[in-house]
Amino acid sequence: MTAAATALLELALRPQRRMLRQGEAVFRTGEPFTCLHIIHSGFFKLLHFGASGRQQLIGLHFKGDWLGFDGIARGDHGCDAVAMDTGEVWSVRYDHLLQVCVERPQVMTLLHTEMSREMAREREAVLSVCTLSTDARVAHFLRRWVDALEQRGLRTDSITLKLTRAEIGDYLGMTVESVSRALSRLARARLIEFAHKGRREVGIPDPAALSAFVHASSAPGPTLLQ
Amino acid sequence: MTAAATALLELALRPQRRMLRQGEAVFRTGEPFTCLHIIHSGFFKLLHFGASGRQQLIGLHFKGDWLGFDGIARGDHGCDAVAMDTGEVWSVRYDHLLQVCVERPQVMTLLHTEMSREMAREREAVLSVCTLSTDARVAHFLRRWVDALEQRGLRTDSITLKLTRAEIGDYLGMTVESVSRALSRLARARLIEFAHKGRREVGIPDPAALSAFVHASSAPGPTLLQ
DNA sequence: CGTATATTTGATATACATCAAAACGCGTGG
DNA sequence: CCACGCGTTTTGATGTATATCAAATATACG
Repeated sequence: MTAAATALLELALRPQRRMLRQGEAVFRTGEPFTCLHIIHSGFFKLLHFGASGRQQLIGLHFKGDWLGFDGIARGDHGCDAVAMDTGEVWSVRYDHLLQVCVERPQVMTLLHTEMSREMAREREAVLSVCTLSTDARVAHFLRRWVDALEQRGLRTDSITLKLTRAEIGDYLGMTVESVSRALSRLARARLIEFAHKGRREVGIPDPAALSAFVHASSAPGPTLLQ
Repeated sequence: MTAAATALLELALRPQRRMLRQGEAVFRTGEPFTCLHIIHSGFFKLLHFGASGRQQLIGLHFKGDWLGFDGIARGDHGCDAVAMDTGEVWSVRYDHLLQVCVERPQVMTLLHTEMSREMAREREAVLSVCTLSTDARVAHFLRRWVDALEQRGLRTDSITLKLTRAEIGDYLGMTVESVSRALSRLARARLIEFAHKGRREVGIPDPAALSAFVHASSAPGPTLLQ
């Protein structure tokens, strides 16, 4: 979302601001849907709880993203939205939002645009899972993370994964070990670098090279990393 | 969508009706976005064209579904929407739709609900691809097809797949051979039956059993089919 | 009827999961 | 500060589901 869009929202909607700390939820599975939420700062994850009790990471969201669209049709939420660090969301009652949409069509088109964008992102994610190898999936994941930071004007030379390998794994449909191995291979290929302290910090010396690798992997050809 | 919703749309939007025959496109990748389309009858598929030229099936849509949401944010279409048999779509210029939304908030909420529903479906598809075995994915695919027919009041005892095995395969992220084998195994387990003529007709003697199989597969446990 | 295309089935290869264990980091309490 | 325990990450050995390769059969279509 642009700065102008943000200003419009603040002015037109008078959203309720809410700070959340690491682990706190914006909403939880099964809660009745009343509000949409716009991320003002921080990182948020979406968790789905399967019949088998297994929890699974199904989405990552950053500043500017909206949360809660899934509730509109169902009337309640189909997943948890949890803060990955300290962050702030702006919450708007959906019934109020509808009123404002009528008064200010700009707000309506903004809402549609955000929903549409979200759908496109989701689609890209499906394609990635369906078509890419584990290495390429992890590379793609990192590339998208860098993109997200870039778009928001944050540093991208070194990024801090706010997820465990296990979470990355079930987001990408693979095991902890496969994630770890993929990262090791990417590091060996100099596509990423582990910072000196801890292996949760990942340096991306050349984002373009990472993109190139993802693309090369989607085309048929020889295996590239070992 | 309910019948009431359909009537509302027809009355409020005066959509342009358009018949399409097998293979004709509602819109194509790259075309500028101007309209949203509501399927009045027939079956439609969404095709994505990758960098490698490879085309991939990324969505299936039926009566009542809307087409074209992806264009709102981008300004053009990111995929082709193609008729799988003879069908009719009702097309509405997006700019006109916005006007009507302001005049009749009911239409606006209807639009939001459809977008939200579409997002939920997409999410379910991702989870399916990420977590299920090939057999279960195919079973799940069939089950969803039956659901779609059921919701629209059509016969579900025997369904006609309007897709080649190859298309089913790349929709589900697997190869032709795996689809074929999965279908054979499901048939051997009596979860499906091939009709006497041609193997494009599939009988579903017991939809509930199919669902049960999908659920059983998502839980950890012994392999079930051979 | 004959050719092209779709489907099935079999044999083999391989990417990834699973199982197992070691190394590392991190907080807690002595 | 160090020792201990616990969770995370890495790495290795092995198993298996699915892709790949190849060929036979079935179906559609001119």
